[in-house]
Amino acid sequence: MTASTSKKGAATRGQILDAAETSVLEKGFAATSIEELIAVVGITKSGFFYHFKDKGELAKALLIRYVEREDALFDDVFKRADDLAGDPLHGFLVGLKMLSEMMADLPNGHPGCLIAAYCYQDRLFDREIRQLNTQAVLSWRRRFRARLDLIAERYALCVDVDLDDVADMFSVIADGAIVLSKALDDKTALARQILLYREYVRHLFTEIPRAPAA
Amino acid sequence: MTASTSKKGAATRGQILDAAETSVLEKGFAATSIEELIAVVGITKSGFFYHFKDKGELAKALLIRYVEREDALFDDVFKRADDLAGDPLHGFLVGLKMLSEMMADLPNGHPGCLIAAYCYQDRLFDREIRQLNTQAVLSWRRRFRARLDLIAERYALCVDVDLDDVADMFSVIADGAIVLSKALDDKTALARQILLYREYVRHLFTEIPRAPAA
DNA sequence: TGAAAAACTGTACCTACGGTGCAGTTTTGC
DNA sequence: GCAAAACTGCACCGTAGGTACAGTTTTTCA
Repeated sequence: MTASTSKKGAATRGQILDAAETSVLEKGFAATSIEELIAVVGITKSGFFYHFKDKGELAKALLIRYVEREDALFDDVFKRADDLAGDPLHGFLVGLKMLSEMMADLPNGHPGCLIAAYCYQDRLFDREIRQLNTQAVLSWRRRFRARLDLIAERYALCVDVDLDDVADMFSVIADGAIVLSKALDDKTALARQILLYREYVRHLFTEIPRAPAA
Repeated sequence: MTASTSKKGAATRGQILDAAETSVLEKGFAATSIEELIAVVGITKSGFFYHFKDKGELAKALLIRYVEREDALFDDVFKRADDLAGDPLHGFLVGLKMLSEMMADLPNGHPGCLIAAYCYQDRLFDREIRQLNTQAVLSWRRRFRARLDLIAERYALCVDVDLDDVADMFSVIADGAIVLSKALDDKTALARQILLYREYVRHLFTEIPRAPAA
């Protein structure tokens, strides 16, 4: 799409996106003024419209970048966790622990989830952006569901639950805990809630272990 | 404050708040224009400013009304649940089931949580509104914590968890599931996630029931 | 190194909206 | 029927998104 071909162009575009993401998560999309963004980045209005044909293009680029980064983060964390574990359940639990620690280490707390922000302003966006939002959440469901299925091959579920719901629950906990941490101004809430989810997953699968794994 | 003394005044004020709440949950506060609200209600701009001295007063009134209604809902549901149950754990589980069913019965799904919406736009609001937000979340923590303490008098916790975290987890699940249901356009997600929380609470307390009180 | 492409700047202008102020009018409750 | 409450009407300001387009500087690459 609007692929900046030069290094400088890409850098400026990135700066605009950085400023926009911060502002959108603090004030919402509508209150994020282009004038404010160009002041932060140090360009003119014309410069902004060179990179994004309108505010909608900015919103779309913001979301795409956000989802790509989150996906890369999950890929990285669970790959590292599996290298440490071997067993799918153990690997998942280690990955959740790592995520929790990463969230605890954010000096200013989690800046917010763009998906959640967009959901609460979805009438501002066109169908394409809303579909991107939906697809992102579905891709996380599939990611976690695949992992839960792997676990379920070796461990019996001790409660009758829908694994899609358990997979979704990670997104639910993450988004909800971000709201909690913002409302209470408590940077530790997200990390702790992820650990509760971790405990829940452990409980679901460890009650009746089928195979003799440590 | 801006207490409407006549019935008509209170009705108009309520209509403004209704329209504003719908719009804020769909588009965000900044994108909710006063012009749009007065068009829906059928008054003039002067009429609006008779009821609210500025947009900030509207935001505050909106939040206060929302929190009062949620509190009243929780009071009602858990009172009815306790009348059916007797035991604090059983009462809590019945109440969660009732909440889940109420959420499942909303024809258009849950319209959204104003607390969460405000969190994602908190730079738009003054300190007073942000404090109201914080206090609302804390009051729900206290409400659920008190219930969990009651339960813990009769049942042993089978996992070492902080009961404040478990109390917060309800708000977390609710807010997160509302985001999920909006993102997926799935009206049933909230009800199902509340049931997962219910299962988790049951698991926390039913593993090692204690015979007499300590 | 030089020309083309990319990355901007500057200016001018339009519309919508939040917000203010205030004088005048209708409606409601007692 | 009278005072207070609940509005209407109008005029005006500043900010912001957005459009259009011509001109200028910087970067890339052959």
